[in-house]
Amino acid sequence: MGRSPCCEKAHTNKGAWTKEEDQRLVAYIKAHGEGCWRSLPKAAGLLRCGKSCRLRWINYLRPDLKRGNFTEEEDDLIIKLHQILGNKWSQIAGRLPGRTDNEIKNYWNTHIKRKLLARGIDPKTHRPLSVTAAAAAAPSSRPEDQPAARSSCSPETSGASNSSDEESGASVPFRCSIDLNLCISQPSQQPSLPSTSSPPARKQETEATSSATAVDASSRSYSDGKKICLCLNRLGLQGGEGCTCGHGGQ
DNA sequence: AAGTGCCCCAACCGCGTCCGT
DNA sequence: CACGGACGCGGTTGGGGCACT
Repeated sequence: MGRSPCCEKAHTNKGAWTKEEDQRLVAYIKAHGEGCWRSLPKAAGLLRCGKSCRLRWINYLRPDLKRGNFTEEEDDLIIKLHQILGNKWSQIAGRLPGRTDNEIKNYWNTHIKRKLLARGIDPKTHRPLSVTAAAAAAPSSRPEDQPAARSSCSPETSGASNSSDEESGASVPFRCSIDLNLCISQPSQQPSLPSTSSPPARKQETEATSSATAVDASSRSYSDGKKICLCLNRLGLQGGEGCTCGHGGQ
């Protein structure tokens, strides 16, 4: 099917956002909540396309964003998650409170890749470079054939049993047996995103939810004993569906 | 101090998926 | 069931800032 442009490009600004544009966007979302990105720019008086507004909000303006350097804990978690999920940055971000998919993607490409290479690990397959190089010489060793890259441990296939690799053969060193019951320490700010204003949940939630459930990462324990339901606050779930943290939604 | 190259990150682009009609 | 609109994702790019010469 044909794809119409997301907006009328002739009358939209591009490039870096100004302070005023930021203020307008924040004010509008605070007043009306997220949702209907297509009509938001007009309603908010912005000469931007909806996509651009959404990106700006998600990656930069959202109040629950944790700015600053990644911690070692976060590094490790990202590596582990990437090993399982591959380049599913949004799903990885869903398990890192206060981090965005774009931020994690950038961080991966600029820091972690290099870090893994320095350790002699192939960032694509998470296997030792020597093994990867040998495999590359062999036929049918494309990256997408590698378990980590093809997400064989995706929620649908891995379920709670992580048994997909058992089926696919024991010759693969990679296993989906990583303990993902990992926590990141409390961010400096509690997420204050007005989740009530979140748009209706769509496909990612179901995917992310099942995996979140599978890895028991649907909620995070913080030092004060409170639990933040990532399903709701980070993934936009409706009414706690698929959420095991017991919040039961709004 | 000026020039050059590199790094990093914000933003854009194109496409896939989902949902309503 | 098919179609079209809207959303969200992942890959890529461009430019500002920094380090080095």
